[in-house]
Amino acid sequence: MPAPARSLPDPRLPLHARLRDDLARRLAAGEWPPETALPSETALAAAYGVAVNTLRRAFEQLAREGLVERRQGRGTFVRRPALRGSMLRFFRQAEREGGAEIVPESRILARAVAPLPAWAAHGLGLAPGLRGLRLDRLRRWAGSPLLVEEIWLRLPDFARLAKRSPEAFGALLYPLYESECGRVVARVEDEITVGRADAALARQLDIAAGEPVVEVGRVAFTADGVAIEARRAWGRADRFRYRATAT
Amino acid sequence: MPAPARSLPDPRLPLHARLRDDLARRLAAGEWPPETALPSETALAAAYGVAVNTLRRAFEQLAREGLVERRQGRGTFVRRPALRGSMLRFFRQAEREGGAEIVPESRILARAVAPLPAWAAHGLGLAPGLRGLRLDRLRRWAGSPLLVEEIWLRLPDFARLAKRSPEAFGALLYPLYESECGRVVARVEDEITVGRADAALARQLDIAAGEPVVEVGRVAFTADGVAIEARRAWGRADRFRYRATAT
DNA sequence: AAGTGGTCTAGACCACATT
DNA sequence: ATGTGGTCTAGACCACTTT
Repeated sequence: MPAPARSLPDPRLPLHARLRDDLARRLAAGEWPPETALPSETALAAAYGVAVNTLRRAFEQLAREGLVERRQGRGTFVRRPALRGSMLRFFRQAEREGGAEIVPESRILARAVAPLPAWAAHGLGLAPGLRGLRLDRLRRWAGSPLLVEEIWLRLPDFARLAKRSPEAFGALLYPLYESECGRVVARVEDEITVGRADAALARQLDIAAGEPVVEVGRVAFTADGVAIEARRAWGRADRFRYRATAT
Repeated sequence: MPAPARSLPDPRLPLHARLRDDLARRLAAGEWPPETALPSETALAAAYGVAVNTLRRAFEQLAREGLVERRQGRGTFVRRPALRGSMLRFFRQAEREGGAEIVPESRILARAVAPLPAWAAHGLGLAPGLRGLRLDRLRRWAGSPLLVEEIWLRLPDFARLAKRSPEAFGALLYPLYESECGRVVARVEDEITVGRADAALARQLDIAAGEPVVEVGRVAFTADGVAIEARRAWGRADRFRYRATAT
């Protein structure tokens, strides 16, 4: 077997796993734009100097992970890793209407660089007392408040967001993380509990104090497992709905 | 290739898919007890008259689905399809303590054969007005009420449960479905919402009327996609906690 | 030493999509 | 007609486990 055309990590791993890792790296580096076809199996296998079936195993793994999509007779295509982890999936109003995804309006209420609270430091895996970027956000739906969020971001990764005009944040944060700071959220972990609104939260959500609210605690990770965002979100409990399937 | 040793379904499917289906059928039929090793790759491949690699694809699929577990150097073992869909996964008190799973005590409060309510008929995919078996159940944890459940089962599948002594139901229903009625729950779909306790529910849960409660609506399916159970469960909202991961 | 699953190769043929 | 991915085969060698 001729020497591989590219350096591959950890030679103890099976060849197909190393191929998968290297292809994932090249995909993450943007070597092939989304929705375009990768080189064919035979071409890539020849470039790496491996058997076609070995490269196929790597492709199959990437397809299972959702990074690429295989289409018989056409090619293997890059998939944009559409995260199905929107905070809105927990609330009825945020669902499709007539097929299109509806995104509520967002407003940044406050922004500050400040010491991380204990829960955020813990979520980010940082020492308490280190500084982070705090965003307070209100999301509305058809004019009425839907979600209040307190978001803490790792610094200095997100330093550019500390300077950007709060009006120019747009409705969605994760695309902004990617375009402004080069950080792509690949996985989120959410923990849902039910509580009651105190006076301040009730005022923001336009409900009576003491009404039940759903709290979602979140930590968001990049593909290499680094926690970049810790978040707490509160929404009206009567708007909450979540569907779970277990096997 | 010699004729397969066993009849395989739908010849249009790829061979490895037909092998997977046939092996899944034999597993479901209990041909090999759980925790025992299946015949080796080479033996099974020879019995089916296919190449080892083709049989491997079927095994890999079954392993991904959790029906079998492959152990290098030892064999391929039957896994009991441990459903990770307990209603208790939504409530904190139901978690492990010192490593062991703790199951709350259960009591059947009422049982009746009666016309299905609309929501249960819809969940079971049956015409409203057909009769089902209703179970009302209370689950307690450390002496205090945790969950109230209204369960509707398809008839005549579960007719034997209409005669069994309510004291002899035990703490878990799904194993009973299997042992008494031959129905194995393979998948559940849950929908979680938040409401408030009316007087009757509050009394059963030992909380004040108007306190927030979490309602879980469930439909349970067998491996072949037949809905056999529709359920509504109510628990104290302050005991609710659910962790979700999205990618 | 023998048996198991895991990896890798090489090649034939098929199904699908585009030119 | 050509190129793509999908299936299937046959066999070599490796790593792990048990005897």
